[in-house]
Amino acid sequence: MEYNFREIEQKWQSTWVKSKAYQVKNNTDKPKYYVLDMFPYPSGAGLHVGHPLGYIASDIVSRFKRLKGFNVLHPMGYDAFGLPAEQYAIEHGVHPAKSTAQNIDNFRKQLDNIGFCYDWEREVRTCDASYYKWTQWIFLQLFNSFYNRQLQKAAPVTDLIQSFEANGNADHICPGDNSIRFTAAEWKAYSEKEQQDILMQYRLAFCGYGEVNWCEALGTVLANDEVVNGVSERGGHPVVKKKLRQWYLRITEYADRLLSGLDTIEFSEAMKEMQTNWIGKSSGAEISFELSAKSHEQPTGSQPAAQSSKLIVYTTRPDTIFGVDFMVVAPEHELIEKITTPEQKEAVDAYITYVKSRSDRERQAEKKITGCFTGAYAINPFDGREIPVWISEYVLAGYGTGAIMAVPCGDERDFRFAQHFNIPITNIIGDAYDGTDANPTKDAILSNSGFLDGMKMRDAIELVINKLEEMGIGKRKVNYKMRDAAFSRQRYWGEPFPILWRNGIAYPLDESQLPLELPNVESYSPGPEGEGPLSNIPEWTHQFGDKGVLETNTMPGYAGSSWYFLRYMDPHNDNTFCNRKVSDYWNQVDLYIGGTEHAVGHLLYSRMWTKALYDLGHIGFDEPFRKLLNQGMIQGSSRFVYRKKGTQTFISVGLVNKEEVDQLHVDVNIVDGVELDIEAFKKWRNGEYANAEFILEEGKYICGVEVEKMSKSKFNTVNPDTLVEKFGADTFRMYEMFLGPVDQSKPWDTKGIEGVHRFLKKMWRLFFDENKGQVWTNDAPTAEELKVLHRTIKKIEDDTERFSFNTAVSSFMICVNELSDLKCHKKEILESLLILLTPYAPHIAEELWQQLGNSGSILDASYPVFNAAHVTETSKEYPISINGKMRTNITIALDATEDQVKELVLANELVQKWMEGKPLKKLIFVKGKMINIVI
RNA sequence: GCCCUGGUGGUGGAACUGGUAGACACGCAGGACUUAAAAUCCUGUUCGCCGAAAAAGCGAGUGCGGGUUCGAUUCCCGCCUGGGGCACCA
Repeated sequence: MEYNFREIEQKWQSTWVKSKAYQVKNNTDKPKYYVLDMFPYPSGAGLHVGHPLGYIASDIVSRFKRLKGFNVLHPMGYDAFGLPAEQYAIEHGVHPAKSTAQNIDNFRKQLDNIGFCYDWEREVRTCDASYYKWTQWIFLQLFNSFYNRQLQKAAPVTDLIQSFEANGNADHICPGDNSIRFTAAEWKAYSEKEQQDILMQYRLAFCGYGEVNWCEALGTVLANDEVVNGVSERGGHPVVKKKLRQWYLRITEYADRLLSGLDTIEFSEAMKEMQTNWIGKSSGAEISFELSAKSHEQPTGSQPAAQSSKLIVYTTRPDTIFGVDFMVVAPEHELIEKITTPEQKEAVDAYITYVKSRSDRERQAEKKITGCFTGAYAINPFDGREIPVWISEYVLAGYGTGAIMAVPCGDERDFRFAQHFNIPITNIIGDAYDGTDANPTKDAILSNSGFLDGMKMRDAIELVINKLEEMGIGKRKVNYKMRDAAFSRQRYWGEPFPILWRNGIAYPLDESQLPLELPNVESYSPGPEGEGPLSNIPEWTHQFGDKGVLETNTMPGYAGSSWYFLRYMDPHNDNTFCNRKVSDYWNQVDLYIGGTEHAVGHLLYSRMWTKALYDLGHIGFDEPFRKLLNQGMIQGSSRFVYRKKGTQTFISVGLVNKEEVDQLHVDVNIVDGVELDIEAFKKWRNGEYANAEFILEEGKYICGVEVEKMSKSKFNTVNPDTLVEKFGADTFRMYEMFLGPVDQSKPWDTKGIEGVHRFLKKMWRLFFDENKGQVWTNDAPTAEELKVLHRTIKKIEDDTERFSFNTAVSSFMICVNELSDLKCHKKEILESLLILLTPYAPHIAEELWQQLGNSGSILDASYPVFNAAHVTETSKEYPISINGKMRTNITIALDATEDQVKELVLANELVQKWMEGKPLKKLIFVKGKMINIVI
């Protein structure tokens, strides 16, 4: 009886479906464990061997935890809304709903091949109305909430209104525009529109105006990478910066909690670092500078407002205030118009026109030093110096106050700017500044710095801030790089916003009106003026009659994926997004597996949504993912053939002269290792190379090799279906794991898969012989056999627990090799081994389990318990080193005392030889490890 | 430029808290079984030296150069290099 993996795998896969083996219940006494794969987007390209890596790892952990007695939630579903599907639809004339459904079917078939233990009854698709009903519902929760900074949590807008009615907005500074101030009486006197406009500035999901790339000719908004040199990538039409109405999430209010929350979760340092950098918290001071009399020489007519005659800058280094040699404001700064002197007006206008002509991309690509003097001066509050105010594009309007105080001796950019425009540089750090480079140190001693002279810079920071606050011209200030997240797309294939517009006011739909369904239409061309395609469907937008017109933007891809892990817990609930008792049971995702590409997108948004839902009392935890495991990328190992220029002659790699050939990618699937299958090559690409001739090395055509990203265009993708067909799912699963540490990137090489396949066959032969049939017996195991088993139990358990799947596979091989050497065919040993193997190779394990005469499924067996008694040794073959060099081995009883060891070792002939009669200086004896003789 | 990661045989990798570097595989070479092939099994396989060969032995060796230690792939300092991320954030 031989190992017929095709039959076995098919049999058990259908048996497990019939017996609902993977169905997960929400109510059990067992402890829970939640393993989740990152939500896949079902693209039309299908899976290559890189995709299932994480799925196999999570599947192993799920099955392992189940055997360990946990109730394991391990679901799968589809992040199905999004741009690519719509793009595909426009280009191929297939409705996105249809192409998405097809892609999902295909995806599912490929997954099923590999034998995953997903509970498919819990599948979710973000594009199903039954799912996005709750995405819309959560959006309404965010819309109806604000961030109460006093309580550091989200709270209902109704609380805010109460507070406004009692105290105006004194208790709640407006996050959208902190200059907004009103009293209770003023609030009550506002019109509904005025009130709603103010509330919008507080809401966690809000509508505002933001700059986008608008292309009039195409009638659409373009992403940054669709704009090249100020024109559209497709068609070359002009693109302008335009302020358009957009929805946003006020994620900036959560910046501090997103930061501190990182301490409570197990993400890799790299991942935490990326999020920390993205949030970009910095603390410093806002300082208000008076503008000098000179700057009041205004062009006739406009009188500067009292407030705007001050320049407010943000700095993290208030200690350097005596080193300020100039000010720089962003080109968009509102003060420019007011402070520019008549003499400079022309130059400033020209400069601003120039800046406006440049795209973000250009600004970032060529870091030219550009700028223009406004003619105005600010006054240093401490020494009264007049400081020229410049404009430059290196200062960003969106960060801090859009204005900086420039300290060229301490800041590289300020230094280069000063040099470029010949602005004199004040040195406030003595020898620490060498005149050729700025020095950003905080440890230098200050000089030329008035009352700060002689102080260490680090210590001066606090002192200056306190002084500024005392004088009423500055205040402590924390800033973040992170911006509020744009939450609308001018697209069709996404969740519609449950919002009605009437008289310029956004009215939320009532919960009972959800889901607001996406209309099924044939055309998705963009609407006018940056509106989404939905604006072309008046019968949809006006379906609520007098109540208002529906919002025509749709939500972005990350809306549905920000909360999907909650829906899996309670996927069919029509009354709520997820029953609270159920989410209390499943709680956080214990293990989340996916790539690093979502470091600052999905992983930040879902953390924010979780915190908001927690604040509002809908769930009981405020971090979604307790532990994150990043799988490495599987790279492609490309193969090349070399065609002599202008011919159909292909030269084997060893004979190639680089100048005379074109290097061409060849499909890795027609190459065995590095040897090209010439016949297959002639048939490849519909016979394009049918007439090719070859110059061979030793009768073989050898291909060139390079490690690259795995992609169709490089012909280096390998389809898992092919491998499963050839070797079986169990082999495929184990080989993916055997390749190397799951979190490291490594190139794929199909060649090695045979080793894993051989291992499974070898294990099979412990049970069945091709000729003799059954060879397993009920004999009692020997001590030696038990030792092999229990060593393996310990190793596999430890390795699986710490996600070291590659070493676990090795340990299985070692175990089977040793049992084969021992000719061990004993049921008692083999049965335990099968349970250990179940998470890795479930089909063969189940088949042999049944063959051994067990009635229940091995999926529910209980994990073997390690017994140290079976592996204890009485003696050890110690490595003996002389001066750290290993010279020989001596077997010594483990309970020997140090004196006994010393005596034994020194008496050894080889040791004597190496000691060359020199006296023993020291003997290092590490019990159970090694012995080192120092002479 | 900054941050994170890695660098070990022909290849993928192992060595978990400093203690016999190269486990386990792939590949390669030789052999057994077979009319033959497949499958399977056995032996060898870091490099160099010594040797006709085998055995044994010696020396070097974990990107490079230093250091700490009885002992370093592992810890420290300085470089080189592959991959990923961020990039005018004041």
